[in-house]
Amino acid sequence: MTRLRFAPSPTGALHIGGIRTALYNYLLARKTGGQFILRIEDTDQTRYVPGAEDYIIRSLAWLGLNPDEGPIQGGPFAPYRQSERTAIYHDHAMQLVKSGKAYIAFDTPEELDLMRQRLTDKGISTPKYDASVRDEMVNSLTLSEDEVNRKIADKVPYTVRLLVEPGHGIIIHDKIRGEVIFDSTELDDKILLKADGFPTYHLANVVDDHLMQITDVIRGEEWLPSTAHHVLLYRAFGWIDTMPTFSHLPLILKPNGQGKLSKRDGQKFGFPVFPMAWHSDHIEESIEGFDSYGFEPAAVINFLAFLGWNPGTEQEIFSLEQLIDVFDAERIHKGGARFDYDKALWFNSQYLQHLDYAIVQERLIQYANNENISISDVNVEAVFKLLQPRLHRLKEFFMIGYYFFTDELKYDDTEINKKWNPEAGALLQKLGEALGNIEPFTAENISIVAKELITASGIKMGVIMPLIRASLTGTIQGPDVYEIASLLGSVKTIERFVKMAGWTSVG
RNA sequence: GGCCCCUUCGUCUAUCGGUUAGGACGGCAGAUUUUCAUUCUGUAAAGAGGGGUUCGAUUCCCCUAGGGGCUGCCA
Repeated sequence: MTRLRFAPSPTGALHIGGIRTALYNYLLARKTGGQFILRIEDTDQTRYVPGAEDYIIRSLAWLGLNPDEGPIQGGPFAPYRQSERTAIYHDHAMQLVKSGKAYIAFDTPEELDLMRQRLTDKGISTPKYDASVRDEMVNSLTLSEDEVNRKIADKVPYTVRLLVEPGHGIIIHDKIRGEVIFDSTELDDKILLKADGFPTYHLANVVDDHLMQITDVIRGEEWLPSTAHHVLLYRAFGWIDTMPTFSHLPLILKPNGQGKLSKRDGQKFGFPVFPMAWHSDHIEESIEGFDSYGFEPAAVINFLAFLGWNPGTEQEIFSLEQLIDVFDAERIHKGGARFDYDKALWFNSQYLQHLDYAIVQERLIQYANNENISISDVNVEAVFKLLQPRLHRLKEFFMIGYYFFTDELKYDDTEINKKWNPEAGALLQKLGEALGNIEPFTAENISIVAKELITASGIKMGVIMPLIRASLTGTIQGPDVYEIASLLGSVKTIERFVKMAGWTSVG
């Protein structure tokens, strides 16, 4: 039985790198018939952001990545919020102290800075709290037992540090990267328990993964260096036999390849980096998301799945269900992948092309309400079907097709002036009059009448057609003019023709 | 700086020693469309460099270069 977890930290909106990690964990769990667990790693009080946990949960739900166990649904290994498990970490840390695998340290942050400075001055490029300095510091290795106990009794803040033995290699068998070897001499005595009583990620994640019987850890590449410490921890606890497998995912990079994609890049490059929009009082600017950009969750999933993975076939469009079927962790790529917004848009348009109106209806109504657009006397479904092939994001619907929902057209003066002349105006007038007799007012019928009149007038198609279109939409581009006219209805169509017939150059 | 990871068209990638190095996005050209979008067709575009191993390297090894990650009482 496989058990995989997604373990985000509620320090703000989760970005798509995190979502992809969640997705791969979800996919592998579902594929192997195992469990997908959500665990909230809220062990840093200073970075805690209210609402972030809720945001994470809502985002996963929006994307369809529903956990089997987690803070909301509970489960056999509850609680799933690390801040509610501090006693467990404390006990485990102390267990390590007792067995000599860890020790208590009283050094203050200031003293640590001094130590680092001292080492730097000595020409040591990587100053760290390790075997070379630990016996010069204030800890349970250098203090007598009585002194240690007295300090603890006096409530002197202390941390618990992992005692790393130098001089041996630590081999990590990463499922994506193969063997990665670290020299324990390069490793510092990592803090396990912080002075505030909370565990560090290293302790909490190892203890919880063990206790929650996690079988496979899939996480970002930024965790690769500290995995050596995690292996040491599994050894220290005597859990090495049941240690989970590790897969370190390539990072999602900025479009220019300069570093990993960060939360600020959305604003910087003009695309969403978060699944959902979110406004928090604690964050100055409101955050846009793939949802508020008008993306389909299925498209976001599909796009993200292909950032660093591919099925080895030429098919690129996959539903979540299909992804579960074809996903294979062995095919995860090693190199970082740049975020490609054009590709994201393409995925989205692929999904948009095949959506039924019934599925988008509610959201369109929502958009209309948000923007105070009245849709009551418009056949939105017909408009949607007409506009659907030209949509890259659902949100564009009311921009592209605005002329169906208002009579105040934004005329493209420059283009209209280029084409308009009195003869064309007269033809428009005539067209308007003729259209009144068409019954039913279908695109086909309109087209027959219009073509006849145009041909008879001798005015070139290339002149009159742009004007007909502009009279209906204000612009010279868009779907079939006769379809537009038909949907607009004869009254509005005639009105707009007549208005254009009397066009007076503005420019 | 140290440690670790990575490196195929502009971008995402296929290739598990022998291929005309394939596909997709984007680009360009053409067809369709009275326009634009869609769709279709075509086209340009890649193995960082240098050593090995091998009959034969994009593929395996080493070096260099470049990029990235980590280097906190953050995750």
